[in-house]
Amino acid sequence: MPRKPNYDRTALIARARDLFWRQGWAGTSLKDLENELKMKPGSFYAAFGSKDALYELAMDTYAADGAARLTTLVEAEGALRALQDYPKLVISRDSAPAQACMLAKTVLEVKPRDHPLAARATTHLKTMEGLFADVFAQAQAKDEISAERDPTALARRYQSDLMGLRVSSERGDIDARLIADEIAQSLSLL
Amino acid sequence: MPRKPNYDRTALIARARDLFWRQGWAGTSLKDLENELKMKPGSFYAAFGSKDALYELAMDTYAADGAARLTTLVEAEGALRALQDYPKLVISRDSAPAQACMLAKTVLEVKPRDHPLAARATTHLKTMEGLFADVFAQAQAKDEISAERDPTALARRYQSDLMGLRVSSERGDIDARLIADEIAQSLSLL
DNA sequence: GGCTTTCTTGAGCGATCACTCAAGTATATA
DNA sequence: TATATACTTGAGTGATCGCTCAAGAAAGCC
Repeated sequence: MPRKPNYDRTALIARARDLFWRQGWAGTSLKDLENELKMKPGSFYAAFGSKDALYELAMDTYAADGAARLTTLVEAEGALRALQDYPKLVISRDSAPAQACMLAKTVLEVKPRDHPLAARATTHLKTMEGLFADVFAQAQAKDEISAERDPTALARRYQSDLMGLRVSSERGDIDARLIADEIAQSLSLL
Repeated sequence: MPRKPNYDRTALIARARDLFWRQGWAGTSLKDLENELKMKPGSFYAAFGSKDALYELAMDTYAADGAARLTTLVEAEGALRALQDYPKLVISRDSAPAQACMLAKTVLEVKPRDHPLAARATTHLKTMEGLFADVFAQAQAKDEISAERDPTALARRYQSDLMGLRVSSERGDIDARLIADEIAQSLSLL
């Protein structure tokens, strides 16, 4: 009996994600979203409830995509090789709305206000850290990396370096690929 | 003939710097600044011209302080040791308004809008990178680090890792000092 | 004490913020 | 085709944004 919405919800969330990713939370106004999603305020609030609710959806898809990309890479070229290539891959997608990590940007912008979105971003980062640790453990199982090292510690440092790389890449005044190479090279010495 | 202002301009800029550092550019409203600096709008604009102008002053003192802190450390304990201790030092000041670097936060928040403050933040980062390179060169001169490496490349990677460390520290769900240790340890292997 | 010059005050400007809601429109069922 | 049930529209809400400016208060010079 009802009437179906004439939009693709998943596609809208992806568009919103790119906008939020680029411009940040406060930097993206409802007017921006209305323009980007071609929705009037009424439809917007009927569909998503609030700006924050949509941001959360956007961040969730961002995190899921990142994890999927890493997993694919591991399956394609193995654990160590994937860890070495992932940094360069991440800063080389020039179609990306931003070089820096959306989760990191969210934490930095929104944590001082004790906004719930900061906690959710942190959770996603923790999940990703766990994934990195798994891949390090895989590399150790194949003797590509010394078994002496704690995979969790390796993952923590790796994720930290990755975030630094991506912020550096955002600067635009340096060639971040050189840093990505250094990170990859460091992994060979473990 | 005139009347002197009854405030300490330098102290006001420092207070504003801490507020901006913590809350970001968009996250700090004029009402926030009026409360923090105990100034009415009229005085504020007479003294600083605009919110952006004050942000610029705040960022300049932030950058100068950071450079001074590194220089002091190098004089106190030598080049390599200073580079090793600086990361831990930077994330251990719990009186600091934020763990993350104000320059990095500024770039991330404001670059997508092509705001002039982003360019200035980048310039400060470049200056700091140069300072790091000098210290690496000093360490090489004392044979603490292999002379084969390019000090500029070392500085770039070091600064990138530092920014990652400081974002990680901002998360609050991990012990960033462990990452700082790892960074310090990596420098011993150069 | 006058006079000049600057600083301080605070009401209020237009613009924009996230968001609401009543009215209109389209679609699936009966 | 009639009715019920969404979805869409867009004017408009109060709050807050960065900022202005006229009026008043204080301090240095004569």
